[in-house]
Amino acid sequence: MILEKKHAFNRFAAGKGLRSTRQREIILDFFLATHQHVSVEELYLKIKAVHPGIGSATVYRTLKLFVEAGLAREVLLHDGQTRYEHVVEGEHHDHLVCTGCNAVIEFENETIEKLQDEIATRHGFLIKSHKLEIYGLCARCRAAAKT
Amino acid sequence: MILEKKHAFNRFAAGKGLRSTRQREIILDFFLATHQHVSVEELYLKIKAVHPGIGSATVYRTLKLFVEAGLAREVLLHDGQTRYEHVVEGEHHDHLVCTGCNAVIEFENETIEKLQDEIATRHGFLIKSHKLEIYGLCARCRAAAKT
DNA sequence: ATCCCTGCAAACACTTTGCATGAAA
DNA sequence: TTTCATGCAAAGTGTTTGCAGGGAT
Repeated sequence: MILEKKHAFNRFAAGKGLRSTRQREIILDFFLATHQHVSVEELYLKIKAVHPGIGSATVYRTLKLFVEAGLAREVLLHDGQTRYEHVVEGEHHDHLVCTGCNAVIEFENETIEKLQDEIATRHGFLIKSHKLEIYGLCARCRAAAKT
Repeated sequence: MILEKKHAFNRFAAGKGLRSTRQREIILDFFLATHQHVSVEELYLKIKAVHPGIGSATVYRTLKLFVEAGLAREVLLHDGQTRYEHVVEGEHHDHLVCTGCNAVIEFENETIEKLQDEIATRHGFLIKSHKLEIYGLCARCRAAAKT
């Protein structure tokens, strides 16, 4: 699956006449090695630890390419940073965001997706993407709040 | 309904020991006179046209108070600005956001809300708020894109 | 008389951009 | 050898904060 993504990116890059550079390879590797909602800063720091030469602007620029290439998706959770997550084809999940501890729980619900399609159809709207975020307190923070 | 909101804010202000100032009255008036997703900047400019003395920091600060007071809700549509909309009690709607012309269509769907409750319960999660945004092309932009 | 609120400007955090250099084609 | 990508620093955003003066209680 990782290889697949690399190929996907190479195809995309070739199609757009983009060059294959060491930095892009590195950033892709590190991105693929992450889980859940990395912010640019986080990814940048991880990479810099191993490859000190890299610039944060490059990480910003490259993550946008990944989005264009369909490998990554922007996720904006109320924390003032742009985060990215992996795109897994045919799968979409949404987020429960705990405002107590900032934990993020992912969930999937097909019925909700279908209802969205219906709503869109009713408005003549063509869906490209969507984002459902539920904010509140996770089980642990609820328990902690009670004491 | 507008008066109701003013009273709601006064009650909130009194409860928190906040002062009633000319600026807060003005900002509340202008906010109540707007429709749909004003950004702080937009509101600030409208106010400034009539009350040049006002500072944008005050508008920022005051809108946050409105959120605390339950009169307003933050809406973040991918455009890099914080926007606010009115809270109408017991009513919640979500948004179809057109990436072509930036139009925002509101919709309500009770079934989706219920499904969210179920999901939350399943995870022991206590919902405080949620946000569902569907991005894509509105009917008009779809038609335009075809030509 | 207190202490909150305001306006201004400076500070902020995150992100984007301009430019000279270096690397890929 | 042309052209794209990079790193750096500077410039941008939108938003927040510190502070001295003004206003509400």
